[in-house]
Amino acid sequence: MPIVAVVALPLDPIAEAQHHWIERWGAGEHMAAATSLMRAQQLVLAAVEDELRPFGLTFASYEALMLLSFSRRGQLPLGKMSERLMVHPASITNTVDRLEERGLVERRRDAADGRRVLAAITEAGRAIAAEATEPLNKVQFGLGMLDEEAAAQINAVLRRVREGAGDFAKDVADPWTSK
Amino acid sequence: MPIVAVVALPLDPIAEAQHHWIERWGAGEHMAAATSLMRAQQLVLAAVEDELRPFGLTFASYEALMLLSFSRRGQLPLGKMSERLMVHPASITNTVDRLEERGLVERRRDAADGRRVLAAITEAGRAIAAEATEPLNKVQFGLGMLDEEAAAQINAVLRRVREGAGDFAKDVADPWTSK
DNA sequence: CTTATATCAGTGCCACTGAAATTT
DNA sequence: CAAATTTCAGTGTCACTGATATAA
Repeated sequence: MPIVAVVALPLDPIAEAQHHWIERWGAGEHMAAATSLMRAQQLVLAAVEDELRPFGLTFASYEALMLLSFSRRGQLPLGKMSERLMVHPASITNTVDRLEERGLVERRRDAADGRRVLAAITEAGRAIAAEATEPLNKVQFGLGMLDEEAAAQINAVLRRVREGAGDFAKDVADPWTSK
Repeated sequence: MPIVAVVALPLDPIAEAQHHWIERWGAGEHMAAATSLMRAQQLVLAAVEDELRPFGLTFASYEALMLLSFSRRGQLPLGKMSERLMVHPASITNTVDRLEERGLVERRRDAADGRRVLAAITEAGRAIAAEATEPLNKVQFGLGMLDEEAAAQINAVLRRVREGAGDFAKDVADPWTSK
């Protein structure tokens, strides 16, 4: 049993911070978890956007395209997209602007409610969404270092976080399929 | 046992997306984990920044202050800060600019290596860092819905993610204490 | 001279605020 | 009339690129 192993352990900045926290405030698990979340998100986002860049998509625009492609009619009011993607209404306008310029979605007026504007995915939009998904599945969305069980574990524990922070739909209508 | 419970279950957009994924591509656990990571990070960041706003701090500037306050001499070269916080060198310049304007850090030239600029935390900086940490600990960094065990579980599984993506220090020197 | 470090100027994406326009 | 939906203009933070200045 070589003692070298102890010295050769790679240094974890978050574990270091956690030690300081425990010394000063007696607890550090939640701080470490929050910081880990920030860091891991940054790494995964970078990996995902590396794959999306060749398609001229950001993660935000990719998410918008996938949301539309999964919707029953391939179209949703901008307000619904704003809710589901948890982005500011002004941001959705901007995202749809750029997708529309490239012909990946088109705006339609909602016949049932003239205040609403629908974003509808085009054939070109469906094509690029399908194409871009391939490399993402291949690199497992930047989580290739995890087996299915570990990924499922992340889902389970983060579901509690999202639930506790009100990420779930409050209405009964299916957001992914309703018009 | 009311059957209403089944209908009343709040809808999880990510679980919905996972179903679509499995239908189309046969797997969806990693996609769901990556998406959960994005969403949970967004929620936790918002909760943390709500607490920091009264102090005029963003999470980025708070992290920079804490990094300096934990360092042995209370000062670090900007390049080291850039590495440890995983932010672009130009961004660290910007962050230190704003902290310096408020008198929370000050720039010093490194006597040992004139190319380097040290950011040193001031007494005012230490004071505001300590003050701002109080409400963060109180709301448990936005993770108050989790017990210690769940927080530790997040740390454990996300450590694998960060490790796999190269988040750990490659050198042997202690980043939190070295000058 | 080459390399390393930090800064600066400029671009782009995104979040947000407040106001306006349109429709219900 | 009030409320809902979207858009627009403007601000601020941040990430990145490319160029520059300074020092090792």
